Amino acid sequence: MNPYGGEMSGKYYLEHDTNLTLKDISHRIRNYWIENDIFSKVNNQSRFEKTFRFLEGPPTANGRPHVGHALTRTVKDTVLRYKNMRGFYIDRRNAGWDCHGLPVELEAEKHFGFKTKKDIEDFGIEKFNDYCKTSIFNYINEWHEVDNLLGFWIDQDKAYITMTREYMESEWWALKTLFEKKLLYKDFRISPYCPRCETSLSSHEVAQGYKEVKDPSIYVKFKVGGESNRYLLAWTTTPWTIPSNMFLAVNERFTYALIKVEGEEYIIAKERIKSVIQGEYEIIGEMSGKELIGIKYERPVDFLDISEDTCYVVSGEHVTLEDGTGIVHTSPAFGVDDFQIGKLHNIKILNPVGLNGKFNDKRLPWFEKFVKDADIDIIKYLKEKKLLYKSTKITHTYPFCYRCGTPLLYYPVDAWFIGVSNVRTSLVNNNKKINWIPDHLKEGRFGNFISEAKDWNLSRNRYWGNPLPVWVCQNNHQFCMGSASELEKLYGHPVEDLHRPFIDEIKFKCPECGESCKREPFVIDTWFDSGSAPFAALHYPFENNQHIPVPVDFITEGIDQTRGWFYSLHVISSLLFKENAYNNAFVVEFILDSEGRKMSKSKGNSVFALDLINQYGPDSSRLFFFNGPPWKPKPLSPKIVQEISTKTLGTFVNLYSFFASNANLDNFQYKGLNNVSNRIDRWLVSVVNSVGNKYLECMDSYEIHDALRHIMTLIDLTSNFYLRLSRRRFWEDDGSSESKEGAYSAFFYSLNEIAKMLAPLAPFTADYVYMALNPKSESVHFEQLKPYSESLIDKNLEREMDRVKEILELTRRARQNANIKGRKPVEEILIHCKEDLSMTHIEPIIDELNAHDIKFIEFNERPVMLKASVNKVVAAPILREKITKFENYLNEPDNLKKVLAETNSHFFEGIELPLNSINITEIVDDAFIMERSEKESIEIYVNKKINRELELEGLSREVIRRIQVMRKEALLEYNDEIKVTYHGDSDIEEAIDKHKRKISTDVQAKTLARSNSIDGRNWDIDGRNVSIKIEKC
RNA sequence: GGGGCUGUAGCUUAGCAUGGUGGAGCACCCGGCUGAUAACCGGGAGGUCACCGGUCCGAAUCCGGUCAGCCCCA
Repeated sequence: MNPYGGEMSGKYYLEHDTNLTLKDISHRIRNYWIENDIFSKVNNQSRFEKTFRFLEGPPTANGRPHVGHALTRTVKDTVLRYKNMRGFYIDRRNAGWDCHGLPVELEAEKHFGFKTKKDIEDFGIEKFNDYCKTSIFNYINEWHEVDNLLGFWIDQDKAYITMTREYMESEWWALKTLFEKKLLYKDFRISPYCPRCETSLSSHEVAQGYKEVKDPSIYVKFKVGGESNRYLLAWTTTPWTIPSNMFLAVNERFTYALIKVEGEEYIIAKERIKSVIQGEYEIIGEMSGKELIGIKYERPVDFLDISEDTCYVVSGEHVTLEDGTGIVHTSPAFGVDDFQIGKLHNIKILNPVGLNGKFNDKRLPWFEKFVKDADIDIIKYLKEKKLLYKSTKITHTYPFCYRCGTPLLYYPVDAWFIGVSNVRTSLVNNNKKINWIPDHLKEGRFGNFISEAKDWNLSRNRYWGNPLPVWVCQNNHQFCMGSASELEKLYGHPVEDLHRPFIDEIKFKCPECGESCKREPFVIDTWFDSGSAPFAALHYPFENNQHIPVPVDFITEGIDQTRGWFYSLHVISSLLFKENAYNNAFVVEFILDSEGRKMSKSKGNSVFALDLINQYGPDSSRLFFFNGPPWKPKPLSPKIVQEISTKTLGTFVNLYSFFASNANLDNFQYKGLNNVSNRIDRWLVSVVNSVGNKYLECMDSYEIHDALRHIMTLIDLTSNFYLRLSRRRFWEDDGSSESKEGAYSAFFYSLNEIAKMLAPLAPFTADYVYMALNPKSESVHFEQLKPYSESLIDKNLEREMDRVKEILELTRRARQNANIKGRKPVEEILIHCKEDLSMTHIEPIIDELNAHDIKFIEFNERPVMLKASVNKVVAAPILREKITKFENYLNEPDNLKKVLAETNSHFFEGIELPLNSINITEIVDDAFIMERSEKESIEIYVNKKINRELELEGLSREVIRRIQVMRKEALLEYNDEIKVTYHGDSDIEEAIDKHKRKISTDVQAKTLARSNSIDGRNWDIDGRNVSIKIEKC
């Protein structure tokens, strides 16, 4: 017995308190769930035979959850609840928290006011990491609260945490596996590097930080050796690299020109002259790129010593004609191509920039200046030395550190890489097994990305992360630890904490040469942490190693994770297990602010998850996310949240409320679909089943928003068609009738199924109604969603009801055009319909039509007159003076009939006339007003003559309605009896008199008496006055 | 420079794979109904289906191009 069945109050169905808001309902249901441990009971039902494997993408709880998090959590929860209802046990339904990484360190730096790595080291790595460790859970309570309020059923007690020893150890296992396959290796390379965080970044981190910026664009003159007036013209956007220039690169295939400009001679690619040179110039020579190679030149900035074999023109395939001069300034320390050239020519690289991004050579005038800030000084310096041809600005995109916003430098560093580029084919093949939602990501964004995957720079020169478990001796013997015990064995002591700085202390004798082995001083990219979740969360392979932990069935995250988590999962799983990490990837877009702008901290337009849920309640928020596909960006609009909530949840609860109050009065209790023989009841059952199957289809293919639309359709049809036409049947007096039971059970059935379909999407409201409908049920979330029964679907009946609906609508329209209220009965309505319809079919709408007589008529029975008029343009030239006579002829009904029967041509006094010489029109009989539906081929004719009898009947219904309003205002119960006294104009008194019995029954009046006392309420009914008084008996 | 997505009424959207007179809801105006009542029904107004071109008897839908917005890559 649940607390929402009505028996507590002595009634079988809970009487819904209309003052209760949706938010109140969610509070009550939530408490009930928690008190009765419903979540764990639901997910551990013995009936489950199948398993659905989930994996939670771990957030870092050092910030507040915002609406985007609410969105993904809603998607997760909806899918998992649905799978439960479809008979699946959900495996790995536990939370996860991402702990390490630069973002956490940055928060910590901010907290302590640190600016550099030196600050951290002076402070102490241990203390610093301690702070990181606690700060990552700063907002954990708010995350828990959001999950709890939103109804996200996930096991928080068994959350995986990426900084635990077990988790980190599993990653070590993975790294060792890769190391042994030579897929983890060390290299000295130019890497994107953040001089503020003093660490290099991986390509997918760099990808997140491109910004459009204005940078200097300068053309520098490099004096050709031994010439006084001849220069090689090179272009660069990084003036700060000029002091470390070592070569100039040209493309051998291009043609270069020697030109004379204002008395000086420049060498430049011929094709680039027009774009670069302003004003007059003269071409005085031409040469190929090949001929330039080897030409010595003088450095424009020469404060620094440089190895001998430099400062000449070299060949470079990377040189293009798209911009610049076709001659590329080359500084091997600061560019990938430049570095290659340096390597090729085997020189010692000149690098005057420290790891903090500042010049570190005292001989430079810009010593200790941040390189980007030195740009302007260097330009000035070149200008003074007259070595600058031109200086402008260029707008282009440049990578910045995605966390701290500092411009990245391309910088030569030692780094450890994962050889992703070697396994592209396997990445592509495994991607084929993934169902992407939406599907364009498969071949589009994600597919493109993996097909050109670069090696993954795994190492970070930072503190708070899983340390790279590689030890190296001075003879470069490398050892990668695959477990903590492996390390302990070599070390000879237990290792308590795998984090820095403790691990840095550990040294051991090289097993190969006996020298001391030291750990490589890196921590690993935190994306490797989260990407390892499929196995590391299980402490695989140390535990849970009966089968490989991939693929999981379902993950979902935001679009920004395409290059993040979706990618790292895919890469790691492909490398380690040769499998895809996940079978279904559901990718959602961002929630925008109400004006459609991206939410961001800096704009201050972010909405936090709590704000949304507290304002609208969980179910309304959840439905909002499925208003349209979640993979389209959505502005967060209060109006839309409200709209979808009232239309769906409001109407649904309202339907229940109506059901319960009437069912209780009639002592109805649902015992299966009994006596459902009435057309409209059968129709409702049929619609529930047809829509139900569409719903299942959509949910199965993750088209959750379409599933929601189907639910809304069902709610709308139940409310605005079924109930509107059926409610009188629930009020009829003979509560025992079979028809009434049929109505109740069909109605119950619809509500019950809607509750089930709604359960994954709006779990609180659905459970409230479901438990109220089924006092013995513990929760809707135990229920099963099975394919709906074809035998209960009657497509013909559904189509027929469409036409019946059309008839009703046409009648209403006709009444309006004739200015006859719906409450006023009409004499007759004639219906002409091409389809086979009869009185039995329109049974459900007969009351609503409100006519004394309703007839179906054939085509030729329609109350229309055909009128023919002469089309004079055609007929006059043929008939000439007989035209008037012909017109008169047509006015005779008998003649007209004859003429209309002619199918090929017309004849008049022996003259043949083409068919189009007569225009035929239909004129509706004056007594009727006609409406026609083209779609259903229906015409209806409403007799608009109102006689006194109809008039009085109409008035009596007006009186009934007035009395009902008064009953309601007096807060009377449905079955309270009343005494009515009235006094009014003679028409009204006559109407009441004549329809006394009907009025008394409808308003539950024991007496209905005329009285001259005027202390009643005065009403104006179409200009007539009446005063009515009611008293409770 | 390359790629992806989106563009339908003031707003939220359906229709588009398979071409056949663009449907809803909200908001607005008029009328009606109502013992479900912050709901509902009928009507009205509101659309060069982003633009241009092509295929076709016929294009919101298919093809090509353009523009705008968002995102990604380099």
